[in-house]
Parts: sequence; C-alpha cells; structure tokens
Amino acid sequence: MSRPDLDPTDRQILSILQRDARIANTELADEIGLTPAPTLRRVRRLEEEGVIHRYVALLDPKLVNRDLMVLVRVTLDKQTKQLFHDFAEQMRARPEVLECYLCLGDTDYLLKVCVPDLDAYQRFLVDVLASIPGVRNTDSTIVVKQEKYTTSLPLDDAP
Amino acid sequence: MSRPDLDPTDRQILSILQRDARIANTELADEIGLTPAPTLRRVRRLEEEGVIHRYVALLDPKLVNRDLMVLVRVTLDKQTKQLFHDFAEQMRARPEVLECYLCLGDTDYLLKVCVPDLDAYQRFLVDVLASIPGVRNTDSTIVVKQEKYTTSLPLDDAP
DNA sequence: GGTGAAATTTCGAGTGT
DNA sequence: ACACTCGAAATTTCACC
Repeated sequence: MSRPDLDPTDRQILSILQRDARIANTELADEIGLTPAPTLRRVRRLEEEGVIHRYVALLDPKLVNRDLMVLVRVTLDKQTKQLFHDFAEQMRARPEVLECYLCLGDTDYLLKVCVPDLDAYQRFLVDVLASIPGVRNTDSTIVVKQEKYTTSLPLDDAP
Repeated sequence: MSRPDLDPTDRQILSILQRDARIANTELADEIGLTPAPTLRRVRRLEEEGVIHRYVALLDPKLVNRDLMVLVRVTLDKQTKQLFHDFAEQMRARPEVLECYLCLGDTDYLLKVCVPDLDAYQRFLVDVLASIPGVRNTDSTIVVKQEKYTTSLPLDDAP
C-alpha cells in the first residue's frame, strides 16, 4: 500500500471535506487560500490515491425509523477459516448490520445493528443471527444514548 | 420530533445520496426519473427537515495513519449524573474517540477509538481514560479486521 | 500554483397539470 | 400541490503559462 505524503494543505482539504463533503470547490479554495484550479487538482489526486474513499450523506436515524441501536458480541463454534468467512459474508449482506469487526480476545465479532424497535431486533436475533451455522453465543447490549458519533479521522500526525 | 412522510421518491433520493453525496443534481434527477428542479426541491426539503443530517467525506484509515482500531468497554465508579455527563464531555473532546455509546447492562460506555499504533493507544489509555475521575474499569478489544463498515441506514420501512 | 475561457450545473421565475 | 421549461448566474474543469 502506497503512503502518499500529505502536506499541510492536503490535511486542510481533508479536514474540511470530512466536515462538509458538498462544499463548492471555489469556497474550499477560499478557505485554504488557493485558487480553484490547484484546489480541484489536489482533491482529484486525493480521490485517485484512495485517501478520500467516498462521499456520503449521513441521515438522522430517528427520522428514518431506525431508532434502536444494539451492539452485539458474537462468538463462533469452531474457529475455521470457512466459518469466519461465511459469517462475515452474511453480515455484509444484511443492511441492518452497519459495522462488523473481527476482534482479538474472547469475543470473535462485534456488530453494530440499527433497527426500528425491539420487535425488529428480536426478529434479527432469531431469523438472522441464530440461523447462521457456527454461531455459539451472542450478547446484545442496547444503546441508550449516542454520546458521540463522527466519521472524521484525526489528521495531526499523518505521514 | 416531527416524522416527515417519505414517499418512494424521497427514499430513492436518500438511498442514492447515502452512496454518493457528491452526485450532480442533474444526474440524481436522471436516476430517479424527474427533472432537476423538483429533484433539488426535494433534496433541500430533506436537508431542512433534518432527514439529511450532513454530508461527509470518508477517508481510508490506513492512508492517514490511523490503522489501529480499538473497542473499549468502560465502567464508571458511581452512577451519578454529573460523572456521566463529564465523561461524555471528555469523549466528545477527544478526536481519536470516533464513537461513544451509553449502554444498558454491565458496561456503562462503549468507545470506538482510532489511533496510529499500540504505542499511541497505550498513551490514550493512561493519559486520557485513566486520568478521568470515576473510571473504574476498562476493557480493550483490538480490532483485527473491519469486515463491514457502512454509514447507510436501510430505508425499507421508514414511515 | 495561477489564469482565463468553455462546458456544465445550479436555481430562480413563470407555466402547466 | 407538484412537476416542467427556460434562462441567467455560479461553478466546474479544461488547456496553457
């Protein structure tokens, strides 16, 4: 994996785009003290290098009826490569599973699941999770309050 | 909180913008089968209602030197309102803490922390977490692989 | 990195259904 | 109330310095 050098101007651009992906290039140029042409060139380069992975709209979960978030710890029966691969594949296919992490330690996977209500979550647990072969144990933690949620990575010491 | 009715066209728009926030309005209009003017009106309405919360650029953690993700379970000493408030405030102030959830059950908080390496994580644990008054216990789980990460909420059964 | 000009997009006003 | 067409203003995006 190549490690593109990010100069302070690149970091400024990334920092702004992490906050507001739809900013006009002219305004972005103003904020970083360049003219639009070189600004756009830098943005395109950052996109091509993959530093900027994608641009997305973040929705309000309440307003699209996804008010319940549950964090689920999952352990699998036997730790075979095939079992792990299949489990991850199933998680990628389920839209209510927003994040899925393979972890070190007792827990094999941690999931972040977003559903409308407890009824929907119960269905997810029974119809989806419990029906996947190799799932030994699940432990669900209900989120009471989202104290912080950001997609912005710090850029202080990037190479 | 108002619950705006989302018709199928609105859901189409939201679904596309969750995938690509920088799509041109003309292209968005093409994809949903409307002309640009009413398409833009719908987008603006969804923004004003707060259904669209914000637009962000997602970066590649590897390429900005944030390759280590750790999930931390935190329990506090006594469950006073002030202690919880102060803890959440500290987490909001730390850029390496991307997500912080108040949870039901044994664990009080779950954090998602992104740092360059184990050395940086050790400093976070000692200098930040351990120095916050009221933190009784922490349990760190290192993420080996991010099997899935999406910010897209499903829109199937939104009201 | 900057300049200028062409191509494209945004977004209002006015019209129709 | 919702969508369409038209046109001016702004923005994006070139080739070239």
